[in-house]
Amino acid sequence: MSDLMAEITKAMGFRHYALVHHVDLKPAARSVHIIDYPPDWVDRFQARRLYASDPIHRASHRTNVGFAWSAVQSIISLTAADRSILAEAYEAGLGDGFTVPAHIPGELNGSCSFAMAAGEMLDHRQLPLVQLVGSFAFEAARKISRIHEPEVQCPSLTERQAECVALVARGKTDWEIGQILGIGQETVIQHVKDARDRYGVTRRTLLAIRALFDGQISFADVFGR
Amino acid sequence: MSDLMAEITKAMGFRHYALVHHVDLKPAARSVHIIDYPPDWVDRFQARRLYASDPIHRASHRTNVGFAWSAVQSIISLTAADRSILAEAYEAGLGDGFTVPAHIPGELNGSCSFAMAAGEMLDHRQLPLVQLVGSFAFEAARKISRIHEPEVQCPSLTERQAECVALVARGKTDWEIGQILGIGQETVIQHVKDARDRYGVTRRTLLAIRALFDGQISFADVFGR
DNA sequence: GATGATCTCCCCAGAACTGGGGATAACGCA
DNA sequence: TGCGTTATCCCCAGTTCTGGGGAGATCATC
Repeated sequence: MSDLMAEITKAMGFRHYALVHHVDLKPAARSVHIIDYPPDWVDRFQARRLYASDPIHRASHRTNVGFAWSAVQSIISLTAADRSILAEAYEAGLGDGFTVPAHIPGELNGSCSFAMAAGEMLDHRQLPLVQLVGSFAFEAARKISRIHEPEVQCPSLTERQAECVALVARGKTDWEIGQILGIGQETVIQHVKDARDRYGVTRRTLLAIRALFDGQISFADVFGR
Repeated sequence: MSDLMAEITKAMGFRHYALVHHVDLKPAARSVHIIDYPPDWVDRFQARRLYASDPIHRASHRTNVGFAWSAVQSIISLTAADRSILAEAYEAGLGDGFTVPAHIPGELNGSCSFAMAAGEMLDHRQLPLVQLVGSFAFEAARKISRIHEPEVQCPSLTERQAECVALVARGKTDWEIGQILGIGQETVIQHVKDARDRYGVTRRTLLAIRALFDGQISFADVFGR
C-alpha cells in the first residue's frame, strides 16, 4: 500500500502523503497509519499529540470534501497556536497540501492528505482528482486494516435511552425530560441510569459526550428545532 | 439547487436523484432534503420511516465512498425485509443507482444518490465521476442550508475556564477537577459557574457540549491520554 | 490611580443527580 | 413455557451541582 501511495503521490505532483486515522497510538488495533511526511515533523506531531488539535485535522472534522491547506481558515478560525503549528509544519518541509476527510459513523475519524514541498504551489485543477484518489485510498486502507476484525463495537442504546440521552445533552433535568416524553421522572432516571451503565460511565455529562462521539446522538439532536 | 441537480443528473445519464440528510421530518430546521424520486416511493418512504432502516441508507453508514445499489450486499447483509424494500423501490420505478455517503462528525448523516429508471443499467465507467459530483453536491447543499443560521458568535472562555470545562466533559466532579488542576474545589465551582454564565446555560452537560461544538474544547481533550 | 479582567477562595440553601434496592407488564425468541 | 429485553414506575440515602451572596490578589490598560 505504501508503494502504491508513493507512486500515486508522485504521479499527481505531490511530495508527501499521509493516510491516517486521527489517533496518537500508531500501533493501535486496526487504525490506519500510512505516512510519508518529513520524519522530523512526524516526531513532533506524535510528541505534542497534535493528532486532535492540529488545525488541518480539526478542519477535516467539519467538512465532507477535501480542502486545500491554504484555505483552511474558510473552514475553521485559526488561533495563534494554530498558526504556529502551520508555520512549524512549513519549516519542517511541508508546503501547501490537500486533505480529504474520511468519516464513518462510529469509527475513528481519518483523512488522506497530500502535500507539496515547502515553497511549491498546488495545481488547483488537479484537486477533484486528488479528492477522488484520497477517498478511495482511505477506503482501501480501511478495508485492508480490518480483515482480521475481532470487532469491538460501541455500546448501543435503546430508542428510549437515546431519546433521554439526547435531552440530557440539551441540559434538561430528569423531571423536564419526563414532561417532554410524557413519562414519569422515575422512568427517566432509570433510562439514564441504564444508559450510563451501558457506557460504563458515572456522570451524565460524559454519557452525553460519548453518545455524541459515536453517533448515538448528533449535534442536530442537541441544537435542532 | 434542484434545477442544477436535475441538469447534472440528466447529464450523467440518470433519471432520479436524492440529496438528503437521513431524517424523517423534511421541514426540519437546517437539514438537507432535495429529492426527485417517484412521488409514490417518497410517500411510502416517509410513511414507513425507512430513513433509518432502508438498506441503502444503512449501507451508506458503513462506508466512506459511494457504492452501486446492486452491490449493496457487499457492504451489509440483507434481510428478507431489506430485499422486499429494494423490490418495492424497483416497482415504484427506481432501477439501479449509486449512493455517495456524506458524514460529518456530530452532524446528521446524509447521502447523495442517483438512480436509473427501472430496467436500465448503470454505466460503471462513470461511477468515479458520480462519486465526485455526489460529494460536492452534498457539501454545497449543506453549506447553503446553513447560510441563514442565526449566526451567534460563540462566547470565549478563559484558559482556566476551558480547562475546567474540558474536565467537566470528562465527567469529573468539581472536587476531582480541583485535585487535577491543583486548586480548590470552590475555585473550580466558580470557574464552571462563570463558564455557564458565558454560554448562558444552566447545566454543565449542555455547557460541555456547547464548548465542544464550537471548538473551545475538542474530543481529544475528552478522550486523550 | 482607577478600571476591568482573571484567578483564587469562602459560605449557604435548595435542587438535581447517583447508586442501591424494589416492582409490573409487554414483547419476541427458543 | 421460560428467558431475556425493554419500558414503565417506586423508594431512599448520600453526593454533587446550582444560584445566591461574599472577598482578596494580580496584571494590564487607560
